[in-house]
Amino acid sequence: MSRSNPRVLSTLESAGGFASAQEVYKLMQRDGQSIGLTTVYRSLQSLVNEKIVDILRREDGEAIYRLCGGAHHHHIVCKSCGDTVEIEGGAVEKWAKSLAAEHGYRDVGHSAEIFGLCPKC
Amino acid sequence: MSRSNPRVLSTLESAGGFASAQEVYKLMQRDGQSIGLTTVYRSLQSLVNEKIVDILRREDGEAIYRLCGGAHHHHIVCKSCGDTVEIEGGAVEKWAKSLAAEHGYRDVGHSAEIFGLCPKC
DNA sequence: TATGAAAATGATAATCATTTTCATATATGA
DNA sequence: TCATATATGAAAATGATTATCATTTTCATA
Repeated sequence: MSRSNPRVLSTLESAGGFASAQEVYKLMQRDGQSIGLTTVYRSLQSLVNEKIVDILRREDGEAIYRLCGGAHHHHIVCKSCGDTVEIEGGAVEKWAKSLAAEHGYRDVGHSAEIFGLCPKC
Repeated sequence: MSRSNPRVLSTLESAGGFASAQEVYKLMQRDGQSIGLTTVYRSLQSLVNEKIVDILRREDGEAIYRLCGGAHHHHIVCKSCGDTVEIEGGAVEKWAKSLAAEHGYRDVGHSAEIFGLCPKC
């Protein structure tokens, strides 16, 4: 298998822990770092496998990779400018857990994102 | 603008109210109906604008169109066999709405899915 | 130090959903 | 009938993602 390129992770971090593969690639280029697009994709995929980042989808279907640092949390993402607010998900955690139990599901995870237009847009 | 081709809607219906544009297109072809892929996309988009169907994403990013008859709902998906349970999301709706308002976001939507292992797996 | 296997890299091409373009057909209405 | 708007769809364009494959790097060991 392939291990993830550490510069990809640190770029994702400096991007606020929230970016698409294409964005990470462009950021690294702009930064003078030499890297191939392929490697960016592969590294991000590895990070997903290692559960260091998770993957979700923008409205247009583009994959965005999110650094899932310490506590589990969620986001409100602006559809227009991409601005992101981290939020706590206490209510959602309980919701997911209880519903999963009710239907006999084990080993449960969940995703929950809110999309909208931020105050500036 | 363009109005939606009624055969597209009825195909989506007969597909169980849940299909991608490509699938609708193939279904219509198989059915002997002559239609262009462009028209399928356009019609589905119109139906989305008219809020007769809504759009969500498969894991691979492909758009799937859902005939939104009754209420907005969510899913519990089995990581192993893909089995899906439809669930109500009352708690999540409130959560999303109140948090979005708190941060000044407008025109808000959300996604929320639960993943786990179903009783059989 | 030399060697070679395994992993990593990245340019390029392939894939696939979706959108755009543009020319044609069809309906509508004066 | 003529004129104008709308619908249609083939074909090309776009853009993200993945597959190929030759090359380079890493690293343990002879």
